[in-house]
Amino acid sequence: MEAITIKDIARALNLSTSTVSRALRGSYEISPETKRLVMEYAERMEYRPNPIALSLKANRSKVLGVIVPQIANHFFSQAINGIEAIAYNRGYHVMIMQSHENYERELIAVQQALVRKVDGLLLSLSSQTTDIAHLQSLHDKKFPLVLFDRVASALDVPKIIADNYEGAFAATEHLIQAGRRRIAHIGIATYMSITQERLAGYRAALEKHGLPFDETLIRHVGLGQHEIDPIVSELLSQSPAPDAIFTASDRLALGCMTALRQFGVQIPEQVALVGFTNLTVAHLLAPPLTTIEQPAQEIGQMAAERLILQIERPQHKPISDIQKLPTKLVVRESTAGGMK
Amino acid sequence: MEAITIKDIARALNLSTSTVSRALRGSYEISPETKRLVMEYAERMEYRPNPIALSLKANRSKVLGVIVPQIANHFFSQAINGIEAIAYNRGYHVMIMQSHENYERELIAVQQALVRKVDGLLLSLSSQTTDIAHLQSLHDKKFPLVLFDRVASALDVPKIIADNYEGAFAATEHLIQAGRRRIAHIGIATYMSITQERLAGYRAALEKHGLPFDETLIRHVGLGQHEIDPIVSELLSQSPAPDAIFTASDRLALGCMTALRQFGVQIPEQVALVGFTNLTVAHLLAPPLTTIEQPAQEIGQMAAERLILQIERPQHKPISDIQKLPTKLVVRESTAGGMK
DNA sequence: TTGTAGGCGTTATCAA
DNA sequence: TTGATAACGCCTACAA
Repeated sequence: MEAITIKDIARALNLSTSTVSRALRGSYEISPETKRLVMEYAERMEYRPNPIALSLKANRSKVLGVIVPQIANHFFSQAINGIEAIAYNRGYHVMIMQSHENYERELIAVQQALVRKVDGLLLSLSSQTTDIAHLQSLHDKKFPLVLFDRVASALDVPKIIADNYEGAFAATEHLIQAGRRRIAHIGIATYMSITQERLAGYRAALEKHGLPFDETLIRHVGLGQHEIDPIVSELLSQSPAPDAIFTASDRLALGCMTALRQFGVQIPEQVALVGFTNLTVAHLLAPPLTTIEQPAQEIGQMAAERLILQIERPQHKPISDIQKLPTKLVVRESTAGGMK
Repeated sequence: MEAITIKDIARALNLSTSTVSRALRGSYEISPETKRLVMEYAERMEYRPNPIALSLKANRSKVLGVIVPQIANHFFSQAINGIEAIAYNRGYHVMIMQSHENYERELIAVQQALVRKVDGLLLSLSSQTTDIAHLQSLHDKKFPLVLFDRVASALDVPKIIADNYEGAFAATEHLIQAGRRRIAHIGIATYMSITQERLAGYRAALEKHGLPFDETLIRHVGLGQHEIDPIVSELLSQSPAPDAIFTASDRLALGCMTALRQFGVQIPEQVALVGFTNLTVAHLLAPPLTTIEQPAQEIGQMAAERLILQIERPQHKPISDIQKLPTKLVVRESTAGGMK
């Protein structure tokens, strides 16, 4: 509403708009006297440059686009937190969009981001995204793009991820060292980078310890929450039944926990549980669930830093364009103050 | 990147930009022939109007600003979800900003939203916000503004909230009907609307059932997570000790649960727990915790609808400008499949 | 039915 | 040191 513009200032001080503009930006070719005058008046009138006009002129916006599968997810909301923190003190704003795990909507979001002239894009792939042509073409046009968490290895852009392989390895090894021998693994959509990385870590740990990789112990579920009961039941019906389950997400882990309890299985006496996690609540509840915690916020920060670097120094190309941030194995024994 | 503009189309078809502009918007004063020509070409070249230019021209943006204390919070991320859903199919985009529970940053966010020419603002107050002059002045300028969840009653703008009073009443009554007599209440920052509403509901339920309102059973904590242990310990040291705790948030409830377990108190045999909640995880874990669940997503949806209404029909003023959405009491017995 | 001109707020170029 | 002018992409009187 009736925001004051450069024009207003110029009129009020009997100057031209160009002089005012220059004065405000501290150009050296303006007399100190005029400068002071303009500055003071601008200050007094609470002048704020119109970023929309600036965007139109400069074709950039000081805005970073962020596209995530969903906001209502602890991992992503924390990542966004990290992104925002960095963006904020580097003078950028953040425009957040959701793909809702849907390829079409991811496309639309990318379009919108472009059309709104974001200076760069931070993106975590929707679970339905297999075709990455839309991102490839961005990259071909040298548009600043950074992927995080769910990435596409085929795309030669900076990627920031949790060290899923290492985390899964640690989780599995933890179970093995606790004496478990038949460790089931429940993952999510197979074609996602995180799924594959975690599966690989699981497999490598088995190999290292001379345990067989048994296909029948591997399951994958979609994002629908209650496919989990039948899967757990199925696994339990094997003989010998698994003595541990390593799940690729906290939701799955919690789902397993509920299922196991329903089936009257003791955790961890009969079946031990380890889950990748995004949820800090697990801490509070201290259930007999060991988790691999992902540095969500740090991932967001790194990604934002990397993107801003790319925006501000387009030529600069680091040696490695994939950064893996360490996960943390947090062990919670059932005895540890938690559920009695 | 070389986006195509009206000018390009005009040049290519040997028309003036105004003709192209009119053709694209389907103006009736353009020959069908020309229209078709322009449309087809635009289609083929994937012309997209530049929203920034449009914003500059029209002084509006088809963007709704959303300011929440934090995104990394289940309640708010779900609310945003609801907002986005409505905005999306009404042709609006959403610009999300965080106040980080900080008054100054709330101010900045509001400024930014204005300066970016959002068409309206959805806001949930930061916990540090007591002075609402910045919002009052917006409203005075007839700027479309809707508050949700954490509102300021002094502000005569539409407000969408959970029925905190009713929910707290139900929670307390539930405890009373379960035979509890000394029900403690732990709330958050006293000056927040939600705190007061919940306290009032608690108090009313006590009154209805002829129980005394005992100041010594009331506690308030900030948002720092681990102020909770001493408070619980304090409450327990009373004699007689409380036989139930009603907390104003799920974090507090979970914190209490942990604290109680540490002190070796049986839940709910010795102390029953009820918490207001934002967390769906509670479901999965099925702890002996009864919750008052808030319709976060619906609150977001209603708020967005209300805001769009206000934007598109500025004169329209509904009779009641505060909408309370019902909460849901979800009872989880300790025996119910949960923690053994 | 179509074109010309001006303006939204800002900056860059060129001239004075 | 300052000012006039044009341009970013679009829309809309007003003219033709």
